[in-house]
Amino acid sequence: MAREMIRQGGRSARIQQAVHAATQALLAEVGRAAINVPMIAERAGVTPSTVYRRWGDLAQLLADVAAERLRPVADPEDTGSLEGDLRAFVLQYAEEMSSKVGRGLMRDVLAETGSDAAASRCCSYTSAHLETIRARALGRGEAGFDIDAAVDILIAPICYHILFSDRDPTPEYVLSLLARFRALTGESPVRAIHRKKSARVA
Amino acid sequence: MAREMIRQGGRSARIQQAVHAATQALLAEVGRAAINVPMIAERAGVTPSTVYRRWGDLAQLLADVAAERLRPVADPEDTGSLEGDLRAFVLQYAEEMSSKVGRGLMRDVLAETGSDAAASRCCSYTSAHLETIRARALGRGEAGFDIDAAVDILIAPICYHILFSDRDPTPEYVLSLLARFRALTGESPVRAIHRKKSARVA
DNA sequence: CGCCTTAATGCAATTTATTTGCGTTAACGG
DNA sequence: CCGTTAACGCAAATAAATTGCATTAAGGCG
Repeated sequence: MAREMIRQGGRSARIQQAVHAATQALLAEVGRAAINVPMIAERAGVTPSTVYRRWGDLAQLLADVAAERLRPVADPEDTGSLEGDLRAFVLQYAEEMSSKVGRGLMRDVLAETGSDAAASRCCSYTSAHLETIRARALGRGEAGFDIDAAVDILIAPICYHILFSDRDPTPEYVLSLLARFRALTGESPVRAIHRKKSARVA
Repeated sequence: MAREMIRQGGRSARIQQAVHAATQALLAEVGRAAINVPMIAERAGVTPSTVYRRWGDLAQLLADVAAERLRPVADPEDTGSLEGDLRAFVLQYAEEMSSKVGRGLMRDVLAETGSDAAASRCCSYTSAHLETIRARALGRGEAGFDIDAAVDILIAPICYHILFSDRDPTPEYVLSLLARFRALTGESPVRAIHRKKSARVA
């Protein structure tokens, strides 16, 4: 009856796929600066109004596409030890994100004005990977680690330097972050003291 | 002769000031989502084409205005000790940046597509404050600290959580970051191993 | 399977934003 | 004070975004 809600199958899904594909293709061909909605719509074989109605504007479409591209395709590499897994993951993370396209994706994800959906998705991808690595370590009988601390000490600095482009996260720098994380682990780790994001008043 | 370059005085400066003021006023009145270039131009008493020619587009204008607003108006508070100065500064930083407007400014700064000018400016404001605090500490005969490490451990996590909006940087959380920073200071601090951002090839 | 409801789309008209050419104003260096 | 030209205003032209209405096709139900 009145409970139709969102449609997901058939044409709707095909169009979403076509628009995503067209956007990615154009991003690669002409670059983010020279892209616009009518261009994407034409390439995808739909009318611009369809894109505007489904995504709102270019920024939200780009954020959606970027979040999709940042979705991991595989679990982090299993090197046989927590130490190795963490190093491999963070080194790869830094390399991918500091590339031209990685930085572009990151900025598109954050530029979304309407909601934080895309940014939250990316954030949880990273956490999920770290949790996978921790679960794997625990399965081996190794000690685990604090995911939140890993995000703070390893991931956050990398993102900061990429976004504000004051420094380049070289492998040496990433290794130094790992050394710092190791130095803090085993002592009294800083616990996660914060509310989960709720209604922010001001 | 051929060395006229950019004009800075008189009308040009007045217009820049008027446009900045109009943008800030409209941001406060109608919000970032409902703003556009013609609206700003009318409020500032100039034609839209002037704004487009000087700033390029709305995103770059907003980035410029946001960077301007994020420019510190005063030195960080002098509490009498490095410990207190650092705590006061980071607590205030987290509070200002995590507010609705602070988060908006941060995103506007990062949304700038053309260059990283605005982002770099903001970044250097923070470093400058930390340097002020360090110089003050050294003047008192206290030990200094590594600015880069402070950015990595104190500032970066706060920015990360604000931008990706997965957590709220509460005062308790900020204090825990300060505790972590203290734990690392005095031991073998991680040195700044990275090149300054140069030509990135890929 | 066929019918019904309605979300999602296409199309076209309208509105709004952006770009551009050209004449005018005024900053800056003699 | 004068000349040069960057920066601006104005208005026309182009392009993008919005919107009303007709059409298509998901998904639920008998």
